[in-house]
Amino acid sequence: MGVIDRKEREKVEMKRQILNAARRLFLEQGFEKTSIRNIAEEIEYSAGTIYLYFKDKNEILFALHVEAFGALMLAMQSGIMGETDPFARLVSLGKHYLKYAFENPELYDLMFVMTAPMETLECREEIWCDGERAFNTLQFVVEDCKKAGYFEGENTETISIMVWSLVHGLATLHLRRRTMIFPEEKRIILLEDAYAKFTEIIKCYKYK
Amino acid sequence: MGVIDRKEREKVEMKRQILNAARRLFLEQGFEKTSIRNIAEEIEYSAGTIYLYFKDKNEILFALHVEAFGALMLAMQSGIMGETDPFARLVSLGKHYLKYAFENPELYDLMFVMTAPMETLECREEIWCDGERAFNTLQFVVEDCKKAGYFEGENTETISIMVWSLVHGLATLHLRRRTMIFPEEKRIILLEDAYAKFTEIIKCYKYK
DNA sequence: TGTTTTTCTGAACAGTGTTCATTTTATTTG
DNA sequence: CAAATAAAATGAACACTGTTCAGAAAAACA
Repeated sequence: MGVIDRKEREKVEMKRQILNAARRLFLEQGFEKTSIRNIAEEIEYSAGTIYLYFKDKNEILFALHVEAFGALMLAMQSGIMGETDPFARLVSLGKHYLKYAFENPELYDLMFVMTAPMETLECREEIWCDGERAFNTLQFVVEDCKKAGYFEGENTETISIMVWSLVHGLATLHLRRRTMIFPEEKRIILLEDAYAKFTEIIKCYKYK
Repeated sequence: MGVIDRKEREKVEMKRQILNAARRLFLEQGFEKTSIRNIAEEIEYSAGTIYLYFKDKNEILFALHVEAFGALMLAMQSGIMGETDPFARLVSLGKHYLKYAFENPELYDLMFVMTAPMETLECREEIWCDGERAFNTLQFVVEDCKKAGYFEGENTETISIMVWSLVHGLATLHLRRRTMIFPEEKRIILLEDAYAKFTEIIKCYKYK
């Protein structure tokens, strides 16, 4: 019976269409201002139909969040591959992470700030494996730094959380408009300076 | 005419009542799940009445955000006053900031993550002076550290942004549930360890 | 007291996420 | 091919949301 196979393909195709419309609208007008009815209208179906393919709105957001992690992982990989020295890799990793955050503010928000995707995970009683994978990438790079003599005797997890928190802090202060205490044209520069100084400081720490 | 004086007092009193009810409900059931009608019901007025005292919902959130900054400033002051050594002051300042964030998650969110208060500022074309004051407090402490030989030759603003971003990153990763990749009972400890390691690292930097 | 001003209400508007009986479309069976 | 069954899509309805505003109620003034 090729029919159920085709039906399966059609189901997947429809999900794709919904997600594409959702992504388009979200990036155009933000998450707040995009409703299920908007998405339905975009693909020329009724609002109720969406619920035949996604349990609720959070599940759509979750699917987009997974998608966005794919792009971030690529950005991080290219950050690592661009350098050979372990510490230079760590610096580059953070730079690419920040670049992704600033170039994709809505998606970064979805991945690391909004609670919607986490709520989907919690009610499914699942693990946030996308976040885990990204964090493990960081941990591997920190581990390599240790092998090269940096962070001697330090706990990899602790150092990794420290680095993650710093770049996440820089990103979210800006994305959630808290850098408005600085002149507009200097904001990004100040954040980049802070990151540069941070990496410089933790690099020197190897000499205790 | 004592009447307009009394009317003025009554207006202020009513605003207080609205804010008290709003704060109570927000802390009880979160910002998302608290509506204008809920607040009105709590103080036994109709929903329309709220709009005679506040322009919109954002303005209520903004008022609470200002209030919350009062408490944070007190916490930060007590962090500074508890120590005499400049660097110990910086460490203690960050600790008290984190303590405030973890003990008042909803309020911290309102102050540093939610966009609502910033939207009020933007449409009033005002400056975020609460944020500025808090940041200046940090800058003063960093400046004192410099006078004591730490961060030699470094830019005060850059160092301050770095410190702020780190503690803000630690706070928000946790408050927005991104620490769920770690075992529940270890989360706070991991964050505190990361902060402790960070302060240790930046302390040693004075020896270049 | 009657008139004016202020305060408050409650209905209405346009929107939200979500559900579900009903209709439309597609597939399988006789 | 026609009838019976199964799947998919609809659109009205529900219970909300923030916000506005004409009209009713209360307070102040003359």
